[in-house]
Amino acid sequence: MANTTFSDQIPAVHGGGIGGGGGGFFDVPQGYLDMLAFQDYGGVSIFDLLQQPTPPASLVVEQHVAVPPPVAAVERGETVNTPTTQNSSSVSCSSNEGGANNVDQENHRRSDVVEDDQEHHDDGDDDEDDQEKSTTNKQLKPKKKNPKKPREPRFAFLTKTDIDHLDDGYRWRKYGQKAVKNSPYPRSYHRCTSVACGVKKRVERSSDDPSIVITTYEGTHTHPYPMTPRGIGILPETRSYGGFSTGDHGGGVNSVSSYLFTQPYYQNLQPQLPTYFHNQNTPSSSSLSFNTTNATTHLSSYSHLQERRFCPSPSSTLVTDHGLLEDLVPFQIRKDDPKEQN
DNA sequence: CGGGTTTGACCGGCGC
DNA sequence: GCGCCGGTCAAACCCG
Repeated sequence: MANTTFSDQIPAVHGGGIGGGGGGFFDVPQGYLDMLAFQDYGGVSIFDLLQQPTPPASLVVEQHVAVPPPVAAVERGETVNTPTTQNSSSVSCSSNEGGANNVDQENHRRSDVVEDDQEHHDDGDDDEDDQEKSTTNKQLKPKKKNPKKPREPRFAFLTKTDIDHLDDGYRWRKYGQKAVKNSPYPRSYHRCTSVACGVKKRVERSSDDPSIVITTYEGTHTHPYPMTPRGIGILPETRSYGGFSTGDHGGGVNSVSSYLFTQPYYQNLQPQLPTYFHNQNTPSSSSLSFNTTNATTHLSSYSHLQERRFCPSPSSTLVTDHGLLEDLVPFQIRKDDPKEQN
């Protein structure tokens, strides 16, 4: 139905739900965890969308699904309006807008990862760039190896929380912060601290609804799990993404906010949460799943998510996802999914 | 001392 | 061409 209008005008964004009081994008009840997963290939980003007073016509809620309340909120004892029908939230994503493009991006990322790695360990390794840097005294930055970088797939998650930095189990190093135009809240830039892992993360608050934190991931982790002993230590045996490790320095106990992918907590909180699964309308579509009905989470990490869910082969996606869908998604919801209808 | 944050400057893309 | 703006760098600083 209307769900199919996504890819036409806003190729990168699918669904989403900002409940936010009065005039959020979608009719997500206030107080719920609102999450949006999307992918941005350089088109419209969620940040762009958030600037708009009203949602684009093509940006529609595809599904309202049950998503557990932010762990952080629960931990803080916040009142999360958990209706009998579970939290209503929108979670969806698109994976590929074009296979070729994706290949490009992947190729680019490969080199980019190396570049990042070198950057992190330069001051001696990257002779060329280093010399150039030192001689020019920062007047000339290292040449970009790829003049035109295609953007890495991005996945953004909107979370209603007071905590600025939601911990996801990975260790991040903040490398920058910028004021965002038309927003009183700054945007912080983070990199995965793992060697050779070029995954980036941006964190900012929605200017429309300050209670919403927008976390945008870019890239794919090159390591399977959080590398930090802290993270490992608290990782549940399921491949849950996160836990309560404090990836960020300063996050500390306050960032008990593994709002995402903390499957065990979800299970504890809402053991019967339905799972949302959505196939996008592109051939190589992908899905974002919240499987709380068994010990396996498909969001063990977004890197896994990307590898296993967001970037599968078209056929495998359909097959696999459908299978999971059958297990996890209420029939009514699936019925509404255009993908399933096609 | 190592690792992370802060923050001002720089760079490049893009729109006008 | 110019200016704006997002993204990044890197020195200084902070903290355990």
